[in-house]
Amino acid sequence: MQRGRHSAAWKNVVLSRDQQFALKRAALLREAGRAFSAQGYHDTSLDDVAKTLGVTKAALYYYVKNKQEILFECHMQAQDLGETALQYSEQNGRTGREKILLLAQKYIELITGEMGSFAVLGEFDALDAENRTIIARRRDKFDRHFRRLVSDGIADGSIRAVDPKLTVFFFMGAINWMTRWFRPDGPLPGEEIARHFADLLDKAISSAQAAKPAVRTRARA
Amino acid sequence: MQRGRHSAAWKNVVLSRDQQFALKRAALLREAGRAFSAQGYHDTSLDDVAKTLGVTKAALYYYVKNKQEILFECHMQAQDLGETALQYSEQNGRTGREKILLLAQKYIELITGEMGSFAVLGEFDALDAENRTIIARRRDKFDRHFRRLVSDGIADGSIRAVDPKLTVFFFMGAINWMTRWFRPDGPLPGEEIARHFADLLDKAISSAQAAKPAVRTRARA
DNA sequence: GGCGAATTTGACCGGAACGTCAAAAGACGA
DNA sequence: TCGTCTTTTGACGTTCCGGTCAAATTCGCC
Repeated sequence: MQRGRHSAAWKNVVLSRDQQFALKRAALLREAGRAFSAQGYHDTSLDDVAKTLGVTKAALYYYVKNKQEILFECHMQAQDLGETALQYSEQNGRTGREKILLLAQKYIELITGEMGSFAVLGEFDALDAENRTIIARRRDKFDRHFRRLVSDGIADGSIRAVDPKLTVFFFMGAINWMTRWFRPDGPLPGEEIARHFADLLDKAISSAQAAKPAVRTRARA
Repeated sequence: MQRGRHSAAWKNVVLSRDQQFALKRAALLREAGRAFSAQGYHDTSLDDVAKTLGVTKAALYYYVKNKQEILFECHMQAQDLGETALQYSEQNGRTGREKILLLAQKYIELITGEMGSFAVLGEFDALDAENRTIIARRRDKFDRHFRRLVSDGIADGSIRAVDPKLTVFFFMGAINWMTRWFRPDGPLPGEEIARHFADLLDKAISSAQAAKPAVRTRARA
């Protein structure tokens, strides 16, 4: 950033120092996040993480202020996935119901994918007061958006009369709990789970009475 | 137990020593469990718990072997609630669908009630290896029973064709995640949540096409 | 080969919290 | 009132772990 690097010798096949720094930091975050998800924040010592990375604990502090910052960054990245899914659903769905199903499916695919393996959706309590406020605020925003999708769906007739708040809690719980049992190398691929969960959600909230697409009111008009 | 107490003077209005012991131990478990749920196992020091109870940490060790035992006992009690709900559903439900709905509703009512406020369904990872095995085995048994209810429901026609394993994961996630947001003094009473969640589950898995009770086949016979 | 900056290390500090123990305090019957 | 058993205490030992720092090592470059 502040260091002037004169030119792109070797066509940049060799990474710049800044790039290496970023890469190493990312690896640290990923590995620590994995450990956090697997054993919990407080049960994961930075000595452990360092050993996994083949360095010393002290080296980690060159890339990160403290343990808490690692946890915070992991949370931020996890939330990024949520917002990505939200954008995707807004762009590709029409009715509230469609948007919600796309959101659900996309979100599950993301967190079960390569990037999401270090998403620490649990461990919220381990955040210190300041960081917890930030994460909570952002999560509330996500929740509100999610809830409005439900309200919109009820308004446009694609979703039956349900309580938006409880419905979102219901489904977010089902998703967040996945960190407890989902294993990337397990028997169930993320896509299949995504499909199944989205289907369950669909039937739970859809205003359609049959399993068929919800086209009854307009179909005969 | 081993001490001979001669008679029931004062009609036992004053509790025996054994009773007091049991009562105090229960209070310890309850208060510790509350703290565990609220702030997490590792963030709860026994000094804190002791202070809440108005005693010293050392006193706790008169009632309990160590911190781990407290966590284990809390898990056992939480699982007791699950089995209570399971029995209830088996006795009062006919079809697989009915049983599952009763189970879901009862279970939520129990864990949101007085007794369940110290149910630490999270914090599974904090158990040590030995205890974790015990709890996991018992939980697996519960899961298998739950899954068979789904299978039975599919067999008897009350539930549509869903994957029992994923469906149970789905719903257990929604329930277990409640420990994250449910507060006994919050705006939503446990019964209302129980009703709503059971309704969402019903629509998610029911083979009935309308919202009406699933009595179509026999109604006209 | 050698210089300076970037990176890593090993040793160490301090605090937090579990668990222990001998001694004090309390309860209860004789 | 006294003696014994139960219960509680305060002080302490110990371990673990987050975080620091000066020194050593490595790396890129002239």
